[in-house]
Amino acid sequence: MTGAVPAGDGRPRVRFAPSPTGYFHVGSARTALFNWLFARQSGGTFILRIEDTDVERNREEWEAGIISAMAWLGMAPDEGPYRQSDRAGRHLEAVDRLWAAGALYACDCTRDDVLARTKDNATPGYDGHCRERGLERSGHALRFVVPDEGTTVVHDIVRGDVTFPHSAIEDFVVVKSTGHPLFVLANVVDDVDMAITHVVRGEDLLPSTPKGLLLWAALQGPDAPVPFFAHLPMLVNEKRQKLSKRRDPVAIELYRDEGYLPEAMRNYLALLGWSHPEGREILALDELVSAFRLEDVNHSPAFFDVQKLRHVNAEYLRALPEDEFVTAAGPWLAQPPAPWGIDEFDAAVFRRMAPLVQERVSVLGEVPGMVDFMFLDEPIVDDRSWQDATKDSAAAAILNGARQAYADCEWSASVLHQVTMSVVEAVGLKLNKGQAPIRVAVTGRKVGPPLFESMEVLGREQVLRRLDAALERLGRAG
RNA sequence: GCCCCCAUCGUCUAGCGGCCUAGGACGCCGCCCUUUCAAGGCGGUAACACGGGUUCGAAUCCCGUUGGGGGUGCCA
Repeated sequence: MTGAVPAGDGRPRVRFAPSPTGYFHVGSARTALFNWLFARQSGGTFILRIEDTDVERNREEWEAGIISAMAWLGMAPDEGPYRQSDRAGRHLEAVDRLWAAGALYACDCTRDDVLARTKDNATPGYDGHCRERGLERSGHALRFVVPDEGTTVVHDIVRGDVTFPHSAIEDFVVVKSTGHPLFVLANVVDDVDMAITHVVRGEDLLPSTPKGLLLWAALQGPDAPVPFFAHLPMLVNEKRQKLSKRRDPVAIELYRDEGYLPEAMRNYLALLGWSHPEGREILALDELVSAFRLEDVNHSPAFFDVQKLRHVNAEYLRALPEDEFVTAAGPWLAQPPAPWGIDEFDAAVFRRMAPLVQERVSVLGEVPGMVDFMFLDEPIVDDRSWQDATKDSAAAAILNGARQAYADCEWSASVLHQVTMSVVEAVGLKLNKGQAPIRVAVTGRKVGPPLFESMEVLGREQVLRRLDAALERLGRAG
């Protein structure tokens, strides 16, 4: 990293510049995070700039979504949000200057015109047809005059120098025929005005970077300092294609609603394209901030692996103090999504079960399914579990034995454990297998929190009723 | 088509010329622990795309090939 003299006080200024055209994307979140991490570790400024110049596609709700998702992830901007649409005046001033300097020309070619003329050309793209036609500015698209010869080099922190031959860059459109400036121009003007020192963004923007640099030079002079660039590898799906808002589950909101913790999401995102020098993966925020290096970012695309995200989330969930776990689970215990009635839920009961649940869930959305039998009058009996647990001919004997033994034994997990052991051994089974009918009778499922602890919390009366119900069901079936 | 980027286990990655019979993590598979499931412990599975160079020595450097991806809008 040489030659860069950050503007102003020498502190880096970075920006995250999303366009509000959909849900907040995990790829955008990763880009925002790397910008944010870099700003935090360098004492820099993290700016949010909403690039809403495409009036057709952007919507205000998406903008609000970006801001709330960033807040959820703990990456509130130091400056902004600025709106690109508020800066139209500055963009137009830039157009005036470029026009006056002869850097632009008007063009009235349609896409089809251009295609028809250039379909046999070796180098595709616009052919410069209108360069010398002297069309008037108003009412026409404005194109930038790209030199025919030479190259533009992008100095990239993660990729090194990338050279683009001018011959491969067409005279690109900078202003629509409606007079509205396009992204490539607005983006550069804003970066100049906001004194951005480091442009950290997705690799998909790398091919348009030389255009930005050409504009930068035309606007600021050929020797003006330009920002550093850092183009981050794409996030891809299982088919190794750039994540798509249409096809792939990429909305941060989606993960939030499934019960991923923002800390876990942030931690996982940081691991996509970057890794800790010691190979550690579960990293606290301050560790992330101090260890992160833009120059250590990978070159190759990374698959967004929900399996691994789940694992990271489970680690964070288990590491939570019990109180915080209970608090975090709160939204998932309300109705909806929980299946029980509002007056059936007992916070004190959940609190007793919480430690047992905490080490068994990977996302908070799994919490209701772990404890629903505690709050429902009748457990939701899973058919598959029922079949498996009752196919052994000893099932009836076990349920009967348990029914009798539980009727008057001391009601504690340890005694229930002992008593159940005796019942099961009486029919010649080990506890691990013999407890299955009881578990399904009481909880409705084969898997769940530890049985005896659950029964202790549930209470004798409920457990006996459920055993009776199971016995009856068994009788009907047999 | 043209331009650009990329290439280590299925996945995320370590590796930046000798410490590599390639390390870690997720997943998967065993075993242990065990009241189911988890958690935990132990073990296992599995990769340097290919071909040329350079070098005493290459996963690491160079070239090519192949493969993948991105861009190529009066979208951002």
